[in-house]
Amino acid sequence: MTDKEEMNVQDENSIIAERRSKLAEIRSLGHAFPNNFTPEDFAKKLHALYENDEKADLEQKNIHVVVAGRMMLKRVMGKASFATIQDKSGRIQLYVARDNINSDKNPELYSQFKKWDLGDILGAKGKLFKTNTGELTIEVSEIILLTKSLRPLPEKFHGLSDQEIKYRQRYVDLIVSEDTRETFLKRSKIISGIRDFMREYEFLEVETPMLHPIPGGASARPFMTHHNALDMDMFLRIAPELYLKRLVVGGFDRVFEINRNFRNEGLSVRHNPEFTMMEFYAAYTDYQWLMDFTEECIKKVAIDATGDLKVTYQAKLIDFSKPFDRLTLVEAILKYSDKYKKDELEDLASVKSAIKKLGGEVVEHAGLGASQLMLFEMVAEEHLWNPTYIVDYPVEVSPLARASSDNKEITERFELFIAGREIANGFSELNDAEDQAQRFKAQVAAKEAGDEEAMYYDADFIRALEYGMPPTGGCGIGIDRLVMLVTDKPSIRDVIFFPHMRPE
RNA sequence: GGGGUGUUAGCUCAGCUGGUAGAGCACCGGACUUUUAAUCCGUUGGUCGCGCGUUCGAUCCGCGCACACCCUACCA
Repeated sequence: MTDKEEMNVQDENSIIAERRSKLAEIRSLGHAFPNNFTPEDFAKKLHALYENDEKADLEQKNIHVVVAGRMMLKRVMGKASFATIQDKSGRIQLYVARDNINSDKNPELYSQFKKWDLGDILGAKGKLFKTNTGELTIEVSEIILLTKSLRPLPEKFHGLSDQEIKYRQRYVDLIVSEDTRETFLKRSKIISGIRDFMREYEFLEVETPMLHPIPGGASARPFMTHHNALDMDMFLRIAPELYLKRLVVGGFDRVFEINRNFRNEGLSVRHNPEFTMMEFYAAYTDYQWLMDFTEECIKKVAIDATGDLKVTYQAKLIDFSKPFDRLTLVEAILKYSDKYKKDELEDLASVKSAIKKLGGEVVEHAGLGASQLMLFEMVAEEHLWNPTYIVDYPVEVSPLARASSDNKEITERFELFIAGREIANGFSELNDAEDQAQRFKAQVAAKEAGDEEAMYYDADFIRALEYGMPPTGGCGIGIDRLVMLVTDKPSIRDVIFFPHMRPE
């Protein structure tokens, strides 16, 4: 017996045993899993069309419908019953009376129906009517059990509250939680909205490799795998950046990709080992253009998901309606902490001592920029609640970004923060092949010095740049985190169907 | 990786400063042809996450382990 079979056996209980024996009886009567029933009507639409009709009017209209769905509620009252079924769109009530469904062909149908369980999937045909209390209901004339459910559903009123089961058995969560269904419908709507938006701006949707011979495009630890036929190690991609830029070299001026990245790092409410990112590149633009564009895109997402630019996240308001703030690292530090003077923040030794005072670990070889960044993360980042762009990232932590024309120590780079977390990262791309080669060499040196997240030297990417990449702006947006914000979810696991979990 | 909290019936939850457990829903049997988490009557269901220890006795105390959630670290 395999582990899985063993798990199933341990899982068995009297309720499942009871249902298995019901299924056995159904099998003995003929086809237990018929597949020749097709619904023509759906709960939500029926409610929309007929909810407001008076009882008598509805009766006169004589509307016959065909529905199918999972039985969520059942009230048997002797020779007649009410049942509520749930289809993809919502719920609708059935009125099932013995004398309406039993026939010469099957005089036992109603007594069979009485044995059907919550969770069973059934199909029904009948006429719409209003009950005495005014609920739109189908007076069933034909009913059929399409799929026997062997496992009992969670409690019909409280639903599923065990987070672990919600994540591990998302199918159950989706059956019983309207809120979960709503969240994932919104996620889907957001992503197709983003696609529409990108197409409007003439971006081409592309797909680049998920298996990389050299991991690149971000500072992160990769997952490793092996290609047998080629007998070579490969890496699940940590970012699509270097491939997308190759496409810009090739002449596709505007490209975007919405797909998974994989990073072999810790899990948290904001981190899943595989997460969805949109990266996009636009030739002949720079980081200023990207900030305007990204802002517009994110405002559209807020509208698509909530219908509003003022969004409540974890009981606090996020205001997308105003132009997003733009601050340099130093400005952000000064804004959120009154402990420092501007001059101090321009001095390496005093920035490092400020970090030490806050209990941070000072990195020996870190320059002014990297140290400012560290201080920023310690005192300012979590306070960036409303959308805020932070600009002027140091060259030493931005190996793929174009250096500022005015100051060689900083890059034309921004990160967007909302609700204290990083949502997007973009920059004017470094298109000087010789500079890029130097930066890769510096990364390789850092890797040899023990920085596991430093980048590899990608010779083919340098070769591509040597053919010439036009001046280009590029940006990545963390889709899962964005979805969290506009669906008001505290954990990334709430917006990923099957979040990574330890095996049971 | 470090810290905190949790794990009791299929589900939602009580309970016990140590004497081997209860409710509601679901299930099973019965009554009921307009119910609304239907109602009413009667049942069934648990090695109280796993292991070790302390104890006459552990669901409860201690230690370890597993898994989850939160915080923290790395990062998006």
